[in-house]
Parts: sequence; C-alpha cells; structure tokens
Amino acid sequence: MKNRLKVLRAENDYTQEDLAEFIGVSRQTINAIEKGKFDPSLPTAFRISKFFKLPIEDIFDYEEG
Amino acid sequence: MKNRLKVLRAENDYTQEDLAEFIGVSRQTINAIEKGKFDPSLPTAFRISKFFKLPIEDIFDYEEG
DNA sequence: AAATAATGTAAATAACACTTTACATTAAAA
DNA sequence: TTTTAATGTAAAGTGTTATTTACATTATTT
Repeated sequence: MKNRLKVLRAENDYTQEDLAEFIGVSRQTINAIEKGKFDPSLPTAFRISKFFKLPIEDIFDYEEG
Repeated sequence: MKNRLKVLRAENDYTQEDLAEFIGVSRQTINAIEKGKFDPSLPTAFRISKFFKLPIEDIFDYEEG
C-alpha cells in the first residue's frame, strides 16, 4: 500500500519526529510506514487522517493483488 | 472503534460467512470485528470499504481517548 | 569544515490481527 | 419440534504492527 505521508509532511513542514509525537507513535514507526515496510493499524491510520484533515483514502492508496 | 458492519451486512443480506469469503478473512475475524474484539488491519478495512462501496470513515467510527 | 538535525536501518521484544479447530448458543426453516 | 443455518466464543498458534535502544548515513546550519 502506497501513501502520501512524506509529501504531506513536507507540505506542512513537519519532521518524522514531529508527526510521530502528534500521532502518538515512535519516529521509527512513521519512517517504516513512509518506507513501505508495513501498513499502519486502522487506529493509527485514523489519527494520521484526522491530523492532516484528509480522509484515509486520500492518504493511503490500497491496490489489490 | 465502532463499526456498521452488522447493519451493512443486514442491508445487503450477507451472512458473516459470506462477507468473510468476499473479504478474504475467516468468519471468526468478521465476528470479532463486529463484536469489537479488535479492529481490522488497514488492508482489511480497505477491502471491506471497497466491498460495500463506502469510504472507510462511513463504516468505521474512530473516537479518540 | 565542523556541529547539529533529520532520516535510515537493525535487533529484540511486546502487542495485536488473524487463522484453524472446535464446540455452544441462538434463530430460522422444515 | 427437530433439523439446519447463523452466530458467539475459546484456545493455540502464526504473522504483522509497533516499541525501545542504538548506531550509521544524509542534510542542513553555523
């Protein structure tokens, strides 16, 4: 699953550390999500969504396969 | 996190078994999600979302706390 | 160029999502 | 009312999400 986290962070001028604190996860978790190492849990996705004031679908791109 | 799975299933006349097969998880997983035992993973939430043709936000209700 | 901030990555561990098997309860149909 | 379908639940196991600590690399500032 792809995501626009890095771009959204850049647009709003946040570091991975900043975002991690706001969302309530570790910096490594944000990094791993950005790098596509794993997908966030649904609760984490919701927090990211609310933080950027964007629907989950506008941040995460699910493609079947 | 609350969800409208049971209602959506009823509206479309699907059993937990039906939904489980369509989504690609076990019936117990659907049951557990409905019963609030745990939240689905983001990929599973996306599959449910696409199946019902509704945004994730219209199916799952995240409340902070 | 040297110091500092930001990011990438890894190992060990904990917590959670999900599976299978199995059985009990509830609802619906014959 | 007896059978069958649907749902609820539990235990044991697997894989994934997230944590902490720690260090290396890449940018940015000074």
